[in-house]
Amino acid sequence: MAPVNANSETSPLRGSSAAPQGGPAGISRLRVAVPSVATRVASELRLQIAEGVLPPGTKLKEEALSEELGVSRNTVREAFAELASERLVVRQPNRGVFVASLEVSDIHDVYAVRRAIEVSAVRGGGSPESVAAVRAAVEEGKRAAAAGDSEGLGTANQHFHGALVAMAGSERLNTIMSQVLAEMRLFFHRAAIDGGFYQDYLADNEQICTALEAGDAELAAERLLAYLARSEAHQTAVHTS
Amino acid sequence: MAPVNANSETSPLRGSSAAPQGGPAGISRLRVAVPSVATRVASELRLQIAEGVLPPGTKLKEEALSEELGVSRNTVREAFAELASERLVVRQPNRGVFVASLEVSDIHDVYAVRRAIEVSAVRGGGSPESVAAVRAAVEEGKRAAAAGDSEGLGTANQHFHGALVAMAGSERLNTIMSQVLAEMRLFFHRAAIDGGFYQDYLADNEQICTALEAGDAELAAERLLAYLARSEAHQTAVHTS
DNA sequence: GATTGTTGGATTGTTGAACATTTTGTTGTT
DNA sequence: AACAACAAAATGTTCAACAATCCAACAATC
Repeated sequence: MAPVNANSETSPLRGSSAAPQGGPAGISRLRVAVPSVATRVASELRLQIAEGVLPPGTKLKEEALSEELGVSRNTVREAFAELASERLVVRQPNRGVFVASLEVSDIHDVYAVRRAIEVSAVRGGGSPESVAAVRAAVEEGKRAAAAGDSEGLGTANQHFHGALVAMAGSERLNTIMSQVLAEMRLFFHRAAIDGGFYQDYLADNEQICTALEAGDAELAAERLLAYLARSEAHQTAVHTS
Repeated sequence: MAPVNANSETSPLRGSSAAPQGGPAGISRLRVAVPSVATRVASELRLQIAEGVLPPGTKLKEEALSEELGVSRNTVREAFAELASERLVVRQPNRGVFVASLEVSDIHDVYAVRRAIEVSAVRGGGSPESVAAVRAAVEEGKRAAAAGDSEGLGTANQHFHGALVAMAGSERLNTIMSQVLAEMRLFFHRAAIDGGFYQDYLADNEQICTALEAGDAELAAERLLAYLARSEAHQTAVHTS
């Protein structure tokens, strides 16, 4: 099912990798924290969930995954714990873990979080560099739109909102935001269908960004709130059909 | 070290517990999800961390804990994963897990989260019942103050701020807040020393609550922001001595 | 015929032991 | 004192087993 690696014998997910980092000549000075096998399994699953390979509601069986990925059942279990803490999968005791499927109520809930942290970050103003990052995300979106890259438009939009939160300079807010964005990818598949959808966003982002560059954080926050309200309404509409 | 259970033979942390839930007479209608052993281990550790039995920086050895609690090493490991996702412990690859110790920068970070979600929740206004819950927390604090219960004063304050966030009616915001509060307990031990510390809080909470009851969410948010600023300054001062 | 046991297989929860890898402390040498 | 080699301890991961739970199919009952 999951096109990870053909042979589970020498799967690159396995821990005991060969070459010690640094190559033949140079010695790696900085400590490169090699992610654990469990972490890599979690990343792999996270990717497949985000890409829709594993659609919401899919049951993830421990044994099947463990042989498919060439890792032990316990390791799969640890990966599940990581994903469960991010709400990407749901654990039903003695039943198994399932790819999270968001209800309509979850949409409102997620937007409540976004309203809280995005608006707060924007209201704070942020450093010139952080605002520049926001601008960069806006331009990224424009380029994608010009190229007709609907996919890239979506990721640019996520970069934009991530950059907004980054303005607060808070590590915790950043991780919360990235988790929320990951959750949103769960039901973006359906929403990404209609074409002119992102077009409006581009204009919104531009306006929010100019307000920030003008130093008017309050105006930017206002526009952001309006955007979020419309976005939530749109998502709700799409998912109540 | 950890006063959990004397004999690891019949430790109540073990999975195969005896009595099926519901007691002799009544039948439990709702599905009572019996927490797994790993979850219970995590709860136990969470408690000991919150109470200061395991002070910040303490190294948690897998094998020691596993025999101490009468569970397997793998189970301890799962509990660690849960606590790590809550930032209560920090995992250093190949080194072990340690009870998180917050730096001064973390204080600012935590307050950034609080500013975001508490203020957002308060600005939303909230239902009459949720405001009533806030009032209840205020009264709880008054009673604790009257009884000279410094401990109870602290928990009442946490209930107050939890109730503020609960006004938003968002499951996700609630869990974020409870995790933040758990983090704060990590460095509240030192701060709880000075006596008149909580006295000011009481007045603040009262004023925020009355503003909410009067329907003036904006005023409440303003007062809350002021409170958070002072609280952060206080905590920072205490932890830079 | 629909509801209520019963049974067996499949899956998860947990354990215990093993081994590889990394870290760390120690020892011995220069 | 600095340094390399080595031994001990702890973690990361695997594996195999068993208990507990769930589920679907089937049998039994009214």
